[in-house]
Amino acid sequence: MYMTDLTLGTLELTVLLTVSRLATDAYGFAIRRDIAERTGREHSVGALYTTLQRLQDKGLVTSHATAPLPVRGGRSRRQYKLTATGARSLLDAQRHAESMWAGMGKRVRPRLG
Amino acid sequence: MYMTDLTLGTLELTVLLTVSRLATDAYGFAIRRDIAERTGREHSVGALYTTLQRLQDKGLVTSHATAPLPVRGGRSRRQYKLTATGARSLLDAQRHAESMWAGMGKRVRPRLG
DNA sequence: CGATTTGTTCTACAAAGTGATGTATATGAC
DNA sequence: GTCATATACATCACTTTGTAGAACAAATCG
Repeated sequence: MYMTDLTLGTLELTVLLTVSRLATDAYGFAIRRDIAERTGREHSVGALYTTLQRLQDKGLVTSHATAPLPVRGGRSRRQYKLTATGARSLLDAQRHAESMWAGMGKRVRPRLG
Repeated sequence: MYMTDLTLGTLELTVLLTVSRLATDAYGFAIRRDIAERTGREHSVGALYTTLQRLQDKGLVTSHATAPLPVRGGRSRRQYKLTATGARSLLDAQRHAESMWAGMGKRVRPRLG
């Protein structure tokens, strides 16, 4: 029986999803760029790395340094990878979101009167 | 042009959605019960009311006291209502969620290897 | 070499989430 | 009436998350 009662924060979820999506390209700058392109929300560099560190502390991702690339500014990157626990966490979040948004279609509007 | 750059927290979004869903039945205890039934997540009473107060401070909901009901323990309730700003906030959150979950189907799993 | 580009780390503070405790007000039993 | 029980809200202290800014590191280019 799993004890993953770990509720993700808004940014935590966003970052974790992006790590999952980017797969082998999941490193700080790329994650930040992807979120901005996808959602239009720009997060500060510090916000991103702090969140990544916390996800790692919780065991939802692991990371390792990559070899530098032979391009301008191509220094070593810290590449992140989803763990099994992280994946479970995402499934949990997915179920939660589906439960909450179910039937909300375009009813997302204020009551009149 | 709207300036609603207001990002909702996880619980804030959950509560705001529930207020929208319950419409005229949106008061503290009912909201808490609905969330628990829908998602299985039990939030403390304090968590709920604190969040509702914050949503009101932000102008996403309004509230008013209802008349007591002639049933056991039927004291006055504080009934919440989504504002136009709150509805915009939900639409924003909806777009965000769709962007982030798009294409994630059952790919929510750890990279193997 | 110094300028530029890409990338990560550190630090301090603000906002959101939580549980515990206390308070208020209704009916029902007696 | 008053005591028990049920429903409901408010406040507080504390933890966890979110955030910006600046410093630091390492690569190529001229």
